[in-house]
Amino acid sequence: MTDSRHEKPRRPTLQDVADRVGTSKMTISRYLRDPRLVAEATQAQIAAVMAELGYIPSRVPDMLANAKSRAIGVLLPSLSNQVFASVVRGIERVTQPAGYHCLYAHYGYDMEREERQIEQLLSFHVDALILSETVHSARTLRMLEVAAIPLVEIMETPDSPLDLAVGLDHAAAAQAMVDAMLARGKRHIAYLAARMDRRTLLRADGYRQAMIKAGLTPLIVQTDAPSDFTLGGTLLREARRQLPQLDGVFCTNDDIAAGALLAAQAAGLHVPGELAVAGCNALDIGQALTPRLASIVTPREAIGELAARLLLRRLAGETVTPAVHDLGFAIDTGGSI
Amino acid sequence: MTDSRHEKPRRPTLQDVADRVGTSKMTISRYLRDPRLVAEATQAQIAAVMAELGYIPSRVPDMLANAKSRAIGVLLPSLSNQVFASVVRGIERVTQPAGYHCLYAHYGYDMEREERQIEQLLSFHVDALILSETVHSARTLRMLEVAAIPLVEIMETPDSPLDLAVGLDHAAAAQAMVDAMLARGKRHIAYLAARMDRRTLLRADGYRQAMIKAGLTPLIVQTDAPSDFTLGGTLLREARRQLPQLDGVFCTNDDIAAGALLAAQAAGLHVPGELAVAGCNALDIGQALTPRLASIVTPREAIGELAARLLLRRLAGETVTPAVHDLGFAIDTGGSI
DNA sequence: TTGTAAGCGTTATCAA
DNA sequence: TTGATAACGCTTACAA
Repeated sequence: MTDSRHEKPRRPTLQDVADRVGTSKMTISRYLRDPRLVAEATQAQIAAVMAELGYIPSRVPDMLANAKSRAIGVLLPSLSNQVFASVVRGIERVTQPAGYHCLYAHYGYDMEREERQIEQLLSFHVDALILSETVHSARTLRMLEVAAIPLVEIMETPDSPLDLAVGLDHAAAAQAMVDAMLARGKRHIAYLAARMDRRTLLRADGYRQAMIKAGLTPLIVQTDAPSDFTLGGTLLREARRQLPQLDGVFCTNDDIAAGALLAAQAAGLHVPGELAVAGCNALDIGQALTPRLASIVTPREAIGELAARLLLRRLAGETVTPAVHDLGFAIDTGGSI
Repeated sequence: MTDSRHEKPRRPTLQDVADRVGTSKMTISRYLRDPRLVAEATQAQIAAVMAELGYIPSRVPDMLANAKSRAIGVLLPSLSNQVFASVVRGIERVTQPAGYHCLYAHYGYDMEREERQIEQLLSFHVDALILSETVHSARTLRMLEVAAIPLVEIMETPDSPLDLAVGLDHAAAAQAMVDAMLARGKRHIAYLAARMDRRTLLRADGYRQAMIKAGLTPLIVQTDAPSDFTLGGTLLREARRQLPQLDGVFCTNDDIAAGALLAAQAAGLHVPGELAVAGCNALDIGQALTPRLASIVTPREAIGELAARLLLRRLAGETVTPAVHDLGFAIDTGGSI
């Protein structure tokens, strides 16, 4: 960095550019919107001064004047979740070409933290919000009502969405996977759960229904700890302790499932012969395992893309129906069940 | 009362609150800063009206008036990288209690995308920036110079930082790991690289030096594709094709390493007997493998924490020295080398 | 083609 | 303890 820090470090404004060009800031403003709006002779001068000063536009005045930021707030449960990396890819495929900037916030599956993050994003006057939950605090609901901006709740298919929703039926997906395991003759299947967020609970419902429908007793082994690979091994050991004849585990996600599969193999169990293992989300790790991990294939990128598309239509003033979109799922039986 | 006859619902401002309380907006502003600054009788009234209207503060006017947002921009190479999840944890441990909000942007290890994202964050008037690269485009450098805000470049230890830097010596870390593999008698070690970002290249340097120092010929198997687990298997197969007597792979990260280890075992190779495998970052996946994955332990959370701490000191007007902090690394030999 | 004035929501400053 | 005023940077509406 150079001497520019000697004087009061104020970044250049339109007025600064105008002063050097010897015109008014309106001319510069026009030039920025469309260079052809100003005289040709002036265009070159403005361009030169802009480059010289390194002018950076500010969207703050526009936020103030029009309560518009051309930014979309995106709430993610966690920044390290592969699942949401795909969702974000889908979102940006739509928002970027439309000239919208995404502001990301994460809340660690915590409702109060979600509330604070939403407040922050609203204080930046985001034009719309994408939420990764369907349950919110009372104060969050109030803020969203007052802000009156378009919203999409993603991942699930709530009965009464705040505004719009794009997701899939996690209970049905879980049930389908457990059914597939049962169809292969497994009888003593446990559900390995972590973090106990809402979608983990929805999958627990699906698991429970499938087991009960088959006349079997559900066994849920759970922890509040966040998911990781080693936790899969820990939960598997606990499940075997509680149910020695265990012959299958349906896991709330692929990290837990991969950890369980690796731990089972390390303990000398044959997968799927002695133990079937299934996960959720069909992440890459499942493809690197031998046998390949059975998993629920979720349309994450499509969810992000549709959510963003619906939001842009709402921002353009369109009425969007239906409010809730179910993008479905598929079952990849891999080689582990 | 606000005249709401001809305007569509607008979110309440301080003036709206003031009108209902029957006072001026300055009183409300004071109440928000510290309730004791207003008469006790008024406090209760204000609280009631605030709750009724669901007032949401706006930081936009303050951004405009003081060019201060109390927000710190954080540039992440990718949103799905576990490594940066730890870094972010370290950052927020410091920024949250200090009342700063973090705005995250990601650029997929792409310099031009970094440029656009920095421009966006600057247009929101972030008070400081955390960058995850040490090499930037000319226009980025210009914008950062003009913005004249505190900066930290994290992860590496650049010779001439833009402002501040907190990281570690990736070449030295790679060299140490390869030395450990050589010390265990391995001679035909390849480096498996992906995405070819700067830190991958720095580790390649360290690998190359260790091999040459040992009088051995380096073999780098690389791809521009982003890392994932299956890619580790692909790169391993290519390395064995090029070097049939291969007896070790040092991988640019743990995803590649885990994939290579799993593929080796699937091919019937004994790890580490027939093939040593080492990664970088000591992520949880390595602990779930059998044998446990050898890896470079990087102080990610500490990097984030120190970066944020230095930034806050700069924002408080302090002069911070030294400019560059090397937080070191450790070698976990696990059971795979 | 270019310029002027007003206004967006908040806080610092000064006045009462 | 409270209020009036100005200022921040830009765009819209209107004027020249």
